[in-house]
Amino acid sequence: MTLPQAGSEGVAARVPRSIPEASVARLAVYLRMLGELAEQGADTVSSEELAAATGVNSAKLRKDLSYIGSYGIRGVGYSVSALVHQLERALGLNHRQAVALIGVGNLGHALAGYGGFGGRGFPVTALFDVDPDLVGIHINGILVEHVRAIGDTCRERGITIGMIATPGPAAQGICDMLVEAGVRCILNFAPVVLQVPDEVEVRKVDLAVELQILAFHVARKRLVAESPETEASLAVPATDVDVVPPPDAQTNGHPVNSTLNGGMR
Amino acid sequence: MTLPQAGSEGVAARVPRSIPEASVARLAVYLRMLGELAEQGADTVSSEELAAATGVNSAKLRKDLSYIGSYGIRGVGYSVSALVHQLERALGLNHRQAVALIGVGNLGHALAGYGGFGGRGFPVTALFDVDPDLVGIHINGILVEHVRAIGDTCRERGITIGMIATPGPAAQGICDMLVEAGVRCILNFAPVVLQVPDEVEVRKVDLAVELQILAFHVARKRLVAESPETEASLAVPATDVDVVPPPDAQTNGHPVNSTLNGGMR
DNA sequence: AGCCGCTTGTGAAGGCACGCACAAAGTTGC
DNA sequence: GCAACTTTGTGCGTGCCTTCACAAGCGGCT
Repeated sequence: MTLPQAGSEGVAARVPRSIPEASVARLAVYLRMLGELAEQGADTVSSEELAAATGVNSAKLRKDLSYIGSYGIRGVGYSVSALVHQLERALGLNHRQAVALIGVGNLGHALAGYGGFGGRGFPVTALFDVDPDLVGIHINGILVEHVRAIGDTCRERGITIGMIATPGPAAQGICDMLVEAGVRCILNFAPVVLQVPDEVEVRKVDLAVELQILAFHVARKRLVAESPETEASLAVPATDVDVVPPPDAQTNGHPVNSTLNGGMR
Repeated sequence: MTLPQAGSEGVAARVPRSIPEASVARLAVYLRMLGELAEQGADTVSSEELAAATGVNSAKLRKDLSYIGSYGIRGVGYSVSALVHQLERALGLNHRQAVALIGVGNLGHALAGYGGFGGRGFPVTALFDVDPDLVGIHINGILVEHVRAIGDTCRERGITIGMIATPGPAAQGICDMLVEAGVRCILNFAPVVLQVPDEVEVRKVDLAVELQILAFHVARKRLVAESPETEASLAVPATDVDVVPPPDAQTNGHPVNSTLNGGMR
């Protein structure tokens, strides 16, 4: 998912034609699949094949690729190696991106040890935490420093991306430090919405939200399964179990909304 | 497309109307923020306040909330407790969702220990792995079972959501087992695109992709910073560092694309 | 009681993304 | 060298999502 949210606006005037955000996300997926294909010795691949392997429409795939230029050969397909190279260039992977990870607790520790990053051009180069028990230890050969060193270390090592895996309440403060240190792209795992200047890009990964979205679908499927064919009703699971008791009507005696149930005309 | 509204009025809360996927994702965010507000003792909250706190447009927020019914009070705002309750109902959180986690390696172990799940109504109820060193141990009081037990255990414990945190190559097989066991919603952390029947819902969380998207923005920002106001050219970062050497021009000497830059404009 | 100010709910418009379908361009076979 | 076939690149229609802007509704003040 993927909420564009804060700060992605405002520069609109200066960004006349860029690659659509949705396409960028897919380009990364294509790139990985191409890597696998290359390992398997594939020389070329058609949009149809690549689309099937990545689960998208082939026309969409071609349009995505067209944003980075025309590197296909009509009648044949795409050269795997050439396409890999162009994708890496377009995604900025030809520059090494040093990553800092703040918060080496439960999730952070796993992220620090996650092989999927370094292997794909994102070496985690710095680790930070506040916990005295963690500061000073090494994880995967990297020293955990105290967060107060964020500014100096990030500047020193040319950190371009920060990953925040702290508890929610600490996240904004850490974020401010990163921004202060010149980091302009942040991946936020903490369950808060970070406030940042316009020029800073924040992406949020919220595991609890992902589960809640799934829960919504579980409920929806349950309804569809139970209710006999009310095809219009894959909406709000107004479950029988729940008779909508005013949570605590005492809070304020306001009528639960007299206009029966929400002014749907 | 505007609300046909089948006649289910009179009774409380029956809103037959599908909620846009994008809205569902935001509803979950609103819900968390409302939880915090409730803790802080807030009685009511206006769309403007809640929108600011969650980083969205207030009109969008109101429209999102309108999908689950009209529970606001004009001139005042929304009752925090009432809204929390309605959101929980709409998201299906009034039913307990048992979660199974497959793959207790690096990332999986962290997910198993992540407090953010159980605390939000998603108790991780079953753990699976293939590694003999892991099968049999307990994590957070939960026994790690062998994946071959997936079918029986999931049915037995009424698992509704599966989280796959295995290495890529193993994911599809695990996925098939889950589907076979009746699980209809899957959160996939493995870097592969899962093939599932239509009735199964899969959400993918791909950390490497998230970083690559950020890397793209890093490159874009770098361009903007370096190039002095070249309005049209921040589409594809054709960086100087990279002179686009045909990775292996031998494949075919096809022209690298004369139409500069993908026929934009 | 009646008016005023505040906030919701939503119609309508604009923008973006998706997917179809086809022309262009390249390859293969004869 | 030509025809048939394959696959790319993209113009265009469609539908969803976002945003604006405002009427309707509600509480408070006089």
